[in-house]
Amino acid sequence: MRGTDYGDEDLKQAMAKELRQRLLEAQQEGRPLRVYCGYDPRTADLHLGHTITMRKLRQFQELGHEVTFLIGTYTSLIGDPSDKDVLRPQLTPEEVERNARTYAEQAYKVLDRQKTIIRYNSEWLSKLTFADLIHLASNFTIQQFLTRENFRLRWERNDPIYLHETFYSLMQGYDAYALRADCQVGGSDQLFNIATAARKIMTFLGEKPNIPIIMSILPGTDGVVRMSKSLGNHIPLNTTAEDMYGKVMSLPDFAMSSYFRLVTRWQSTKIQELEEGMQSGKLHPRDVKMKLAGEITEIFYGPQAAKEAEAAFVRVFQQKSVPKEMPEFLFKSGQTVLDVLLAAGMVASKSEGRRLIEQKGVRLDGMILEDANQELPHQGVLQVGKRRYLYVKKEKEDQNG
RNA sequence: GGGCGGUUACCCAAGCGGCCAACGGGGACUGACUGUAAAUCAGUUGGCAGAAGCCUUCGGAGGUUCGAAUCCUUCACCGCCCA
Repeated sequence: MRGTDYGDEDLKQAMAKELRQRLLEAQQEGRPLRVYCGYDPRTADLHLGHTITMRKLRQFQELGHEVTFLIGTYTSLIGDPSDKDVLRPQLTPEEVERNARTYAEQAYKVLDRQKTIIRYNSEWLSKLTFADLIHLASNFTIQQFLTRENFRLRWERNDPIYLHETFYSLMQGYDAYALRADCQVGGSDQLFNIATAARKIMTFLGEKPNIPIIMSILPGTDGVVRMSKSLGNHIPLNTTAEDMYGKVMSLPDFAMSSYFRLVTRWQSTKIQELEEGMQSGKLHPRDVKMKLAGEITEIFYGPQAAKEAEAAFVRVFQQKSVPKEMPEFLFKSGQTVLDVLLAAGMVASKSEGRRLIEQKGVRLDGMILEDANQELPHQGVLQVGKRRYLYVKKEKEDQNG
């Protein structure tokens, strides 16, 4: 139960007990546990935060249980209001479809491809009738929703709460029923949907309620607020090894322990060692963070790429030398520094370029360029800010010139 | 259906006829420092030119005025209250 977060010790104990019992039952019936977690393809990219539940699913797989990766093609149309205190925009079926395609592929970076069952909840949700919905809805009161923090805040602020937003919980509950789930994995923002809605609906429809496996929420690169693409503090999976490594290195030290527990493959004993090492001063936080960055990068890009990413990081940020590889740009003689910056897409406008030059943020082979209007003196490494590099190469002159 | 309020730059949010390219905060970016792409401190944050200056922006369209984000008309969207 590492990394779980029920927000309430009694609930955790009760669920742990129920899980043990269900395991026994399943054993007697000679079947594995049916475990699932749903993911809404609201954007095309998964980020590190999404992988916490996947890691948990992976553990179940390794223990021989049946794991379903549910893609919320239907629920995405609404958008889960749980983790937000504002209304989420509804997506079109086309957008959902497009995002869904990339999802499973990214998930296989964590899950075992052979053992993973992929399902889409539009399979069953699209077939429900209005009568079914009424039936399901009769299990819930308005008050139940209004006492949930995210709705309550909106209620107090007089922000709109649309009726359809309450359907999300019903839908998720029905998913659990449709899958005859023994366990449902989810983040702590899903507590209501899993522990209340799904269990109610399953019981109501004559199934044994699923057992919630509630995971902690991963903080973003700021170390405090939950990782989320819209907050801009996320570490995407679809990126480069160097970028992932670097983003992990930018975490504040205090966030490391959450990352140890939630997104590494490390054993508890190893984590303890690292933490004690840092406390006693035996281990340097930087070195530990580099290990962390290496581990996380390795999970997604393999050992080779992780090593290279580390080498690149050391090169650029610790030795302050230039990266091995960078994009190239051909410039013509007569082009000014500003022209080149703009033409190469290093800046969005000339004003921005001028600003950067004034701020001493533009260098050619390490020399600060002071004048925006001077001709680009020679070819070499053009550096903008700390981490944007461009190799500028002079275009061959015409023969008749 | 009736009454009232709102729509400002990436986000939040001031401004309510000239001193407004528009306070402040967040974010982002740059620099210094640092083990770090953290923290802290300083600066920048519409475009063109960079000396002054010019141009385009404050939900859309039109109008009043020497002059509007600020006033009027109208359209769109949103919220609140009453029914």
